[in-house]
Amino acid sequence: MKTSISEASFDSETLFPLSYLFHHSVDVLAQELVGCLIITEIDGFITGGIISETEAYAAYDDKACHAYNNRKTLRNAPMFLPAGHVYVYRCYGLHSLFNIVTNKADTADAILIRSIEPRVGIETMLSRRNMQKLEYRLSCGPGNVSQCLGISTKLNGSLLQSTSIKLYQRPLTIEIVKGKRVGVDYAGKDADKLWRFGLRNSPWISKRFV
DNA sequence: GTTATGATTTACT
DNA sequence: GTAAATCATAACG
Repeated sequence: MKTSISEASFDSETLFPLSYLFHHSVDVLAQELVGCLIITEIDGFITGGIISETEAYAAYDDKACHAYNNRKTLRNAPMFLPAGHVYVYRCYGLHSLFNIVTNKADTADAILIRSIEPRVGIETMLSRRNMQKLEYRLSCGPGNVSQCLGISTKLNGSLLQSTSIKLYQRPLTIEIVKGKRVGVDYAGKDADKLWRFGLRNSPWISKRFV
């Protein structure tokens, strides 16, 4: 049975418990995050939306992951923090890609947020993207998500549920679609993992699932 | 110190 | 379909 999320409700009661992020594998958690509400408060502006697309990246044996083979570098160091920390890195020189770190310290699993359905502060998000009216491209694709939420590498290494960035539980049961991750062709066999997850029938998806 | 490149987006042919 | 934009990072010498 399908349900659509019409209203985002959030208060301290429904804050996503970070402890949960320690007790499940990253591919399961990436599905759990779909349908959750992400809220940022950056430069005094509150913006947010329902997470509609994620990808899982696992440290040890996932070639697509920055921390493949547990390899720690200056860039990916925040992935080695305990679950609930935020990993933001610059991609192609232009885009800030936003990840939520899961698992215990030194097990560098992370979940990339690829798309959201805008719910809060839409005017602010439009202006951050230099857009006049609401279109899907506002918040589809990981670079666009970060831009409209005001997420920059300044947030790298910070902790979820702090003032700037909060995650709330999803209000309803939802349905998930799966596909291959985007832009990881170099990862050989791991590129075939169905570790990309979308909110079923949501138009706020960066690329159609096939 | 130098160089190649990427978990992308966008515009254009 | 192809390509440009654009730079911090990683890998190498």
